[in-house]
Amino acid sequence: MPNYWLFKSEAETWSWDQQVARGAKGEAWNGVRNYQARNHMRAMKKGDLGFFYHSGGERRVVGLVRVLNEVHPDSDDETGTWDCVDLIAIAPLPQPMTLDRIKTEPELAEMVLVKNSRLSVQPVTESEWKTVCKLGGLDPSKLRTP
DNA sequence: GCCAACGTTGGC
DNA sequence: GCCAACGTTGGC
Repeated sequence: MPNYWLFKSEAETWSWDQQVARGAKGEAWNGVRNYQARNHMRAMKKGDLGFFYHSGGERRVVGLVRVLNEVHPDSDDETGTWDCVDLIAIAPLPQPMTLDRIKTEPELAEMVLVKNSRLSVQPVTESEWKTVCKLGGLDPSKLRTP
């Protein structure tokens, strides 16, 4: 059983399209400089699944990612404080779930995205995962995970 | 562009 | 160890 997460990025900084373009090589989720977010990444296991969320102008979940490599030092950090995981894009959400839509769904009222919008790497519960997938037009049981 | 929420820093 | 000041994030 994977655990579920949500990764936030401004499209101008690192977009879903760029993540997709990395293909099977994946990409390091570097640049996180927040302890809570870092600790969530430390808890991740290979094969865990996550939402890719565009913050800023778009404010919507645009796709699904998988943890390709577990936590390792952030190569951009010389202090040895910050870590990252490597992510691979696995599928777009057919109907991107906007923050507005998420906020209207009672089932999703407790999402960290709603409760603590500033946290850039967040845990997602299994029921939240399934709900967002389904409302986004994707059957979560059809996802193949290695 | 503004501002609320949150996290971090540093003086005491 | 407390808390005021400051910086950053992100929704609006």
